Amino acid sequence: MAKEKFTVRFSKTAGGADVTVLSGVPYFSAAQTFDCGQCFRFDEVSGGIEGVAHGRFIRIEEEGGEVRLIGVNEQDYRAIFEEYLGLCEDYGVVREDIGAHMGKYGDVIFNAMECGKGIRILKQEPWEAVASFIISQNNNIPRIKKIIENMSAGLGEPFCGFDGKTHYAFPTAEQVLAAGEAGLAPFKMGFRARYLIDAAKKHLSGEVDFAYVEKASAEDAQKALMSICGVGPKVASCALLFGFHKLEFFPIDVWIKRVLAKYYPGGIDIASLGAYAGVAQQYLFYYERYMGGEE
DNA sequence: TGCCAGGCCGAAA
DNA sequence: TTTCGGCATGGC
Repeated sequence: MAKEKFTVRFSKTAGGADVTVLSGVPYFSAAQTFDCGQCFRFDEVSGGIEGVAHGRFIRIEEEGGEVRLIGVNEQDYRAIFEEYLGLCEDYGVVREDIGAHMGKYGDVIFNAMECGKGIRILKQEPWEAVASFIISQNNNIPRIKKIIENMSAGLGEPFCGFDGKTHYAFPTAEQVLAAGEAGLAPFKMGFRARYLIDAAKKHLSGEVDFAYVEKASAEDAQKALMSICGVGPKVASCALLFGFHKLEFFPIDVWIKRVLAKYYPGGIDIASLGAYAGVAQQYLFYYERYMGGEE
């Protein structure tokens, strides 16, 4: 896919922190991207968004067409965050493709695309995505975030952020396995602890090989993840969409069921929504959850 | 207080 | 094969 045209420069803050500055990125809003339920480790703070990804603490500020990635140097931007933030896709092309596949079902998708036009699908670390969405099941977003923060602080590797404070990486599968069910108990994830441990075991033993999942067909990848106890179609779809960047997955949760019933009472053929069905799903999720689907 | 949450498991039908 | 109760916990 051809790259979008935007400029990137690297600098330092007055305090000496690394900054990557992006100018003129089309279809990108950090606020929307991190507030559409795909990632649980970022929070809105005064003047921006902060959180941990790939063992780095970063802050994102947006002003006047510029996006400032504070705590991100050139090497990390090129190796990690360009891909992480979904900046390797041309969203003009993505949106055109979605319109071509879904427009026949009415204007809803165009309204949703306009409403959430700054959303990008992140590429999170596969293990973190699998673990996070296991924890997400039958749970609400504020509590999912709390569990993950507590677990990271309790089990994850501590490191010093650009702000001089201690932050914690997402716990590795080894750390989760070492903790065991008893070690996970303080984080109050309930029945999901057993599932998380099964995921850690199968990931570490290679029984569920993430390198294989990465390359496998959609069907085979989903089947592989679903061999983990506690991973069903929805959790697998989310992990594949947000952690393996398989953009064709269209996770169906209670919100999307609501959207489908409300706007597509005649039904739609989900299998034929194209290579970016998952992006469309996020537009619809955001539209319904945060805007109540208002016109 | 009761309902619900980015569901899935396991047993019953 | 499909249906459905149960599940840990706490946000709202």
